[in-house]
Formats: sequence, C-alpha cells, structure tokens
Amino acid sequence: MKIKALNGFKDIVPGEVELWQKVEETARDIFARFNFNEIRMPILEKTELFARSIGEATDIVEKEMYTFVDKQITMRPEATASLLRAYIQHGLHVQKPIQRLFTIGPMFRHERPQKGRLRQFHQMDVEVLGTPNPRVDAELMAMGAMLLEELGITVSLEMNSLGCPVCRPGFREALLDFIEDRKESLCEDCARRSRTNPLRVLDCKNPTCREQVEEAPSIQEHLCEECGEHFQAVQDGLQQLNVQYSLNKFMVRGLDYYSRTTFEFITRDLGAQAAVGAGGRYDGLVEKLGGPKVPGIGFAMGLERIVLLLQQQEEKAEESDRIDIFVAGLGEKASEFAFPLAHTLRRTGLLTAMDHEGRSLKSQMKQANKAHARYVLIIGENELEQGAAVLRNMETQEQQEIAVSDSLSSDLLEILSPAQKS
RNA sequence: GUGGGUGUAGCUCAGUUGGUGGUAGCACCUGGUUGUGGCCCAGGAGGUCGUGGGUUCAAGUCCCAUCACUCACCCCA
Repeated sequence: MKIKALNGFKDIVPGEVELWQKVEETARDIFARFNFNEIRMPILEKTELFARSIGEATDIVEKEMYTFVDKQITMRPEATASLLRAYIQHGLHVQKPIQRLFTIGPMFRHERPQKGRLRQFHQMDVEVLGTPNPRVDAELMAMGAMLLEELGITVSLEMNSLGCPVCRPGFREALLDFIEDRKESLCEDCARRSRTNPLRVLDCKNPTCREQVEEAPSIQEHLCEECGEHFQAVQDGLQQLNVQYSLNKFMVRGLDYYSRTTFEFITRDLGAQAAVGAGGRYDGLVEKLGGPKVPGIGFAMGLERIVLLLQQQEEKAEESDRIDIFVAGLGEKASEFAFPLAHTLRRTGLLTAMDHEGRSLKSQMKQANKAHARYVLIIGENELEQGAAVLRNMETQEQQEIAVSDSLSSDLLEILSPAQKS
C-alpha cells in the first residue's frame, strides 16, 4: 500500500519550490527595508495560549486546532500568539521599547481543504509592538502593498476600524437592535451568528443578508473620539504614502483580539479565498497574555495564496538550476580520477555535477545540457596519461586542453571562477 | 461538519454498444555518432485502470460501497 501525504498537506517539489524561494526572498528584502528583525518560534505551544489570544468562542479554537488533548498542546494555527508569547517571555519590550518583528513558517488548521486553503499552510507574519501611533498602521499597510506590488500581484486594500473596549459595546448594542428588527429576513447562519458573534453578520455572503445589512449601523460612526481620531490619522498616513485603499464598514475579523484598525489585501482571482493578507491592531492582547501593557499591530500573508496567484499569472521564477561545470569521466579509471576532482571544485564554491553510473559520453553530455552546465570537463584515458583534460564551453562549443593534476590548474580555476558568471 | 465534480503510466489525457490496457503528448533510458549536448529518427522502460464487493462467459467500461483528490458552503491567510 502506498503511503501518501495527509489530506490537506502538500509537498513543495523542485520546479515549484523556486517560486516559493522568490516570494520569501522578496519578503525578507522588503521587511529588511522597513527595519524588521526575524524571530522564529516553535510550532507547538500550550493550548491555553491560543484559547486566550484568539478567543475561546472562535471557529479556530473551537474546532480547527490540531491539539494533543492529553498533553494540552496545540500546533499553532497562526503566528501572532506564539510571537507575543516569545516577546513576553524574553522581555523584548525591555530591550527595545518598540519591536518590529517578522516570522515565516507553517501553520496548522483542521479545516476542509479547498483552493488556497490547506491544513498545513504557510504565512509570513509581521508585528510591531510598543506603539499606538497611527503612522505605524499606515506604514504596515504600505509595506504589505509594496511587497505584493513588487511580486507583481494586484490586490485591493480594504480597511476598517473596530473601535475599542470603550466604543465597541455601544455599536454592538445598536447592531443587535438592527438585527432584531430584521430577524425574519436573515439567513440561518446569521441567526446563529447574531448570538455568537454579531459583528460577523456584517460580512455574510448571502445576497439577501447583504441587502439587509446595507442599512446596518456603521461602526465607523460609533467610534469614540480617540478611536475616530486614530482612524482618521491612519487614513491621512495612507494618503501621505500614496497607498490606494477603500473603507469597508462591513469588514470584521474572525479573531477576537483585534481593536481599532483592521485591514485585508483582497484578490478576485482565488475563488472563495479572497484574502491574500490580513491583519490589524490588538492593543490589549499583550497585557491579556500576561505581558506589559503595550499596544501592537500586525498582519499575516498566506504564502500558498501568493504562490497560486503567481502561478496563475505564469510569472515563472527563473530557472535556478544552472550549474558551473559537469565533470565527465570516461571509463572507470577516469571516473576514479574525476570523483575527488569534482569534490575539489565544489570546495572552491563551484556548482558541480558528475555522473557516477558509468554512462557514455553522449549520455553525460545530455545530462550536462539538461543541467544547464556552463562547462563540461571531459576526462578520458588518453588525457589522463598526459595529465590533461578537455574543457568544453557549452555555449560557444569551444574546447581547450587543460592541465589537471592532483591540484587543480590555475587556468581551470580562472576560467571557472564564480565571478565570471554572467 | 454539509453539498457537487473527478479518479487510467511520474505529469496531461484517449479508451466506441462490456470483448487482449494506449504506434497519444511531455518527461525518463538506450541507440543512430568505437569520445561530444540541444534538433531529428529508431527502440525501450514504466499500469494492482483509486480500493473492495456485485452482475456477466467476459468489466477500465454496468451496479453498490468505500477511500482519495477537488470545488463550494462554513470559516479563514
């Protein structure tokens, strides 16, 4: 019986992994430009960490987590909680009043897989801890937009404010009143949501619900003075940075910890999975997890979704399997000589390949061609006797005799020096 | 957790009213060139037809079950 990967788990094989590398490299570059530092956390955490941060009543915690029940340990379903745990544990707030951190890695949620949604998926996650400054909100969104733009992905940025513990209860009341009035015309899901998480009614996809909800009270009009000013300042910042965005009063988030600014980078090209990236502010969360009273904001982007978009755009990453030299030994004696020679070449930093199967020269040339080798070093019995080998430039088809002995000739190294790579 | 679609070679797929699994494409190997790549030509290898049952003289094909994949709902990155 064949063993296959688990449902919702995927291998990233050669040919596909290049695109991932490109995305990760671009992300690291952008994050560095914005003065972010990398942090890496373990994948397993105490279950309690996620229950307390994401929220006991959320779908993620209620039914989507991979948990070792007997040990009360869970594979992280998102990065923010782990990152904050590490931040608190290591007293990073003492080392620097404002921390700008990012991490890239796998997350786990036991959902039914579909397009753009897997059980093990990968996120890049960015967090700024220690400042409530609305400029940082704008800066983060600008960074996300810059990253996607640099990758050649077109998205729209939508944002909203969810208010704070001062003003949200008032809005909640107003919304519940509104829902109560239209109870009859809302869908079953919304009836349930109105009890568990009324804000979610706002982003129901059911067309009739949408119509009804058009007239719902807007959180943006229920913000307290401070939240209102903050919201305005974020928008001013976005305009200063020339970031295109639109306000979406219906956008709410599925995690409990968000406050004030929330935003999503949205695409129309991934079917049901519209969000390529999303995040927001969580000013009370660090304290809730037992840390200092510091505000924070962050966002996560889904690597799978970005890669899917790039694949759809056929923006294939450049072939990165070009090698410097293929060492072709003809016959057992020559191969025996070539074996350590290839090793020496690798020591000097050259991308070197050779065949161990004793195949014909023709076959080895084919292999070299497929590997996009710049040069082939042909070592036959004849050459061996004279301490020489033939070096063929695969592009120009020029060949020259080159002296090889136990130590490599300087000629060879000069020709092959990595600096010469075009 | 709920619905729909699809399962044939490593990949993309043909397969007629049930009658021996495909000169199919890509990829792979060998040869055409006794020691020289790409193009071309010839040959080769590669399959429990997702799995288990049933109908039948005979099942890739019809029936039932099951599993997997996939899309959508829910939810989310």
